[in-house]
Amino acid sequence: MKYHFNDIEAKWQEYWAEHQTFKAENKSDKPKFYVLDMFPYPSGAGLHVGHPLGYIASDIYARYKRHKGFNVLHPQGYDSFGLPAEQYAIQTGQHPSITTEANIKTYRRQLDQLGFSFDWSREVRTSDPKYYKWTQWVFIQLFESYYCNDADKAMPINELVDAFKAEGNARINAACDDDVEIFSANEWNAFSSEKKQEILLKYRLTYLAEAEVNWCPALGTVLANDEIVNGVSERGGHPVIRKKMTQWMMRISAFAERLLQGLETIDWPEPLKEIQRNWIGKSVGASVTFKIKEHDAVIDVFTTRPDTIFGASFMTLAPEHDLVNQITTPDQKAEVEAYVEATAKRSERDRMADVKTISGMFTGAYAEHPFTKEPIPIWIGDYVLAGYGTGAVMSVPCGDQRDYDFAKHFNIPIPNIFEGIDISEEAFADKDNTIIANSDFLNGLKYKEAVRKAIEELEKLGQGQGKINYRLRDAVFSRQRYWGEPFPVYYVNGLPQMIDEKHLPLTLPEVEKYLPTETGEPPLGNATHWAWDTKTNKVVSNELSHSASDTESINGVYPLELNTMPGWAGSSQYFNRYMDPHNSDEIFSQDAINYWQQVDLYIGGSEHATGHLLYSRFWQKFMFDKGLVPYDEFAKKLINQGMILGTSAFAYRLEGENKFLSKGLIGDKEVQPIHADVSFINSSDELDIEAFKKWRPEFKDAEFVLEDDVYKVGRDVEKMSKSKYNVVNPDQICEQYGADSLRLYEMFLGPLEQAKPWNTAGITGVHSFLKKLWKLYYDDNGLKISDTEPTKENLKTLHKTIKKVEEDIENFSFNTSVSTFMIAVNELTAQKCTTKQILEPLLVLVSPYAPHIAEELWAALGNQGSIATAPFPVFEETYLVESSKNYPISFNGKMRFTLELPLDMSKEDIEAAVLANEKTQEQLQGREPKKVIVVPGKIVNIVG
RNA sequence: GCUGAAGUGGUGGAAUUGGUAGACACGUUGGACUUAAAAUCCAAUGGCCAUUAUGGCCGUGCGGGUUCAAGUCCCGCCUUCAGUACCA
Repeated sequence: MKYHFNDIEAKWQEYWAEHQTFKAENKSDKPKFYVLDMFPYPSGAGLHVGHPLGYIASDIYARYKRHKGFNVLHPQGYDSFGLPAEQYAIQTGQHPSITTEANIKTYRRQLDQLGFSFDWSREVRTSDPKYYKWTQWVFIQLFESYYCNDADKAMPINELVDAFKAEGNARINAACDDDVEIFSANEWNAFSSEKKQEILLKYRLTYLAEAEVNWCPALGTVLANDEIVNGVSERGGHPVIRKKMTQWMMRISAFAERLLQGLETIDWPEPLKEIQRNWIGKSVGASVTFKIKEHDAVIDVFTTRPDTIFGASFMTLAPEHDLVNQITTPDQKAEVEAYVEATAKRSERDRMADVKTISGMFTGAYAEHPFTKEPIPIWIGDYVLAGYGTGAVMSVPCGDQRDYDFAKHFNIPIPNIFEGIDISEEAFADKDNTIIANSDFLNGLKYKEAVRKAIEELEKLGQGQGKINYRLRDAVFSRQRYWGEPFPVYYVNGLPQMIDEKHLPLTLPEVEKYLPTETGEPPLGNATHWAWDTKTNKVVSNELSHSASDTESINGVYPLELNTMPGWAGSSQYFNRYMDPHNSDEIFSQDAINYWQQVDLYIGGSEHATGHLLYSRFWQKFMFDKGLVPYDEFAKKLINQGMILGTSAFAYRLEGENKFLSKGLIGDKEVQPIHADVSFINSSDELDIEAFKKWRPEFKDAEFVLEDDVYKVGRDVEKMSKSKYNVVNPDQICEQYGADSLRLYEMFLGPLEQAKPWNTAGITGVHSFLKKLWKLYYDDNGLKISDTEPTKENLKTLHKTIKKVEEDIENFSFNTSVSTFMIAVNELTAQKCTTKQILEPLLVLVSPYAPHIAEELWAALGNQGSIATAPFPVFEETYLVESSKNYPISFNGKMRFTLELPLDMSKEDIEAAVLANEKTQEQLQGREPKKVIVVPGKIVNIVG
């Protein structure tokens, strides 16, 4: 019988679906294990062979854990809100839900054909109102909370209100906006309701703020910091400018320290933790207040080097700093304004690209040094960033290279405060190897003591204190898009009100156009029915309220929020929702969360380090503070799978001519490489010229210069992408070799965490392994399994395979166990093994990797039901224990010959046996050895 | 610049605590079976020198060191990839 993989795979996929083989129950006598993949965004292009790598790895692990007797939760779903479906809607007018639905169908078909053991009964989609009901719900919970720094956790906002009533806010230690005014209890109680709401908004964990945001004109929306790469948008690469807008924000900065500390408690890859640490960007130092001469205003700065305060010879403000206008003297005004304007015009990208040019302007104003009371000139300069710290620095040119360069450029004095250090060429930034000088009370102190002393003295003056600063900024949570979660928010007199939980979900309205309105409002501004009736608690026609810009209402009908939530909203709690996905009363039941607790293994790409993976940790900590989840980290272990790269092919066109040269003929001629679709290339890198011409009609008359009668292309490894024409479709691979071959090959390609190029040619190796495996069970006459007793060799092969495969899976080195299988099958074939006692457990070992063939042979051996529930074979050491071993005998570290010796001999006996051996004597030629080193079971080395 | 990871045949990659480097696979070459091809099977395959041989020498980015023994440990470099970038 032949190995008909297509039939076998279709048959078992159907069987699993029909029997719900992988459905997980929320209770079990078995221990639980939760294996999670990062759910995909269902794009129109479908899957390529690079996408399922992580899913295959997690599937192997999930199947392995089932064999090991665990109750495994292995769900899958779709992150189905997103830009591409919306862009398509803008172009075609088709509703994004239709596009999304179609794409999901394709994804599901492609995932199913790979034989994953997902529990599809728990599928979630972020764009499903039944799902985003709970995204909206979490948003409301965040709105109803503030962060208490004393308790170091999120607390109900009502408790804050009670505190305000009782004692005002002077002694409240909570995360809040910078511009909160101090008020007493009496003042609070006298405030109008609006005023109270405005104040509370400055404390809530999600809040509205007029903030400088990253506006992307081409996409018509704002972007979060992590959605900008090299100053352009991550999606599409469009320019991004700074703009002030009123936006929903997430007060993630309140959680900065816990997000940092939490990294120590989770088993995530070190590089990824490092990225998050950098992103959070903790620095310890001091805030210092400088008075401004002849002004009431003061400048607050943050510095990590308060010990160098006597070296401060000027101050620098970011050009965008609020004080610039106030303090600039009349005779400097024109120049300062020109400079500010010039800086504002430069895009983020220009500013980043050009960090060497030093520019700045003197404001004419002077600050006063807190200790010496000397005047310090105040400059503005674009090397100071508005977005970090306070947007102002005390410049210490002798201790900071940027300050040094600025001072040199503008001829500002550079006082030296380091004992015995030469600063004539560059600043001295090494804080550990110096003693402070010329610094009054800091003289003679080392870095650490000087910092402490400086802060102490600043505190005495009331002009500073120790401070920890974080780079992590609050996250913008509004997007000016259609295809996202609507905010459950309406506005009364311009102040946001939450829709009551029991009226969720607030579903997306229908709109005619998916573009912004003519007045520049987000796409939801096009909806005719987008107002909230507070009497009926229903969405009603806009006509019943005033226009969206009006804040008054008629008859209790108010305008609804026009922004939608960003992509990461829906992905920040999905892992918990899988535990109880159909619950319509709660986000998840306490029974479900207490049973599954947290993700035991999460597999996905490291590109989400500062996005999804950070935001999810933030939401989880919030949910933990609310008492809704038992752990404040959602994933115990995380693995980043490496990308599978494509191998692009290039045809070379002679510059300016319609003529292509085969790769070997280029020499030093000027050629332009043009991507050729990899499907036109055979395994010898030869191009199918006719197919190429048909595909690119502009070259249909081109001349192709051949070498050895063929046109050879050049190859290069790049990211697998449609635009590079190097995409390999898993559908084709499955059809030609089967899903089991694809699964094995993706694992065989190399270590899971490493990036590696795809090369379809290599798949024949694993495919022929599967055929050999099949032949172990079947020959031309049918099944050839017997009940004979296994031989010693049979048992040895089986048990060393069990040991290796078990170790490999536990260590996630799936690539080496594929080799182990190949060796085992070759050995068993050579041993002519037909014993059921060997071949049956072998199938369980193979089953996580190649589940279809394992099921088929398992059934052929007469087993009922799925192999998925069979126990993993138990490794027994006794079958591997040998009585003798070929010892390598080396002389002076150089291998000479091997000698078979019993393994249970003592060191002394081995030494005596080796020395008595005639080959040894031959080597020694009568000389006495200086030393004999014996490592039992390993090696014998004779030093002469 | 800073941080992190990694350098092993033509290629992807194996090598417990230092203990016979190159497992396994691709590719290549030769052979068998075929009218032929595909498929399958067998053999060879790190380099150099030998071939009367079960032979010799060199080999894990480079230069040193420790050790009877180093891909693995130590010191100093080089290169590549990834992340990050005026963070005060």
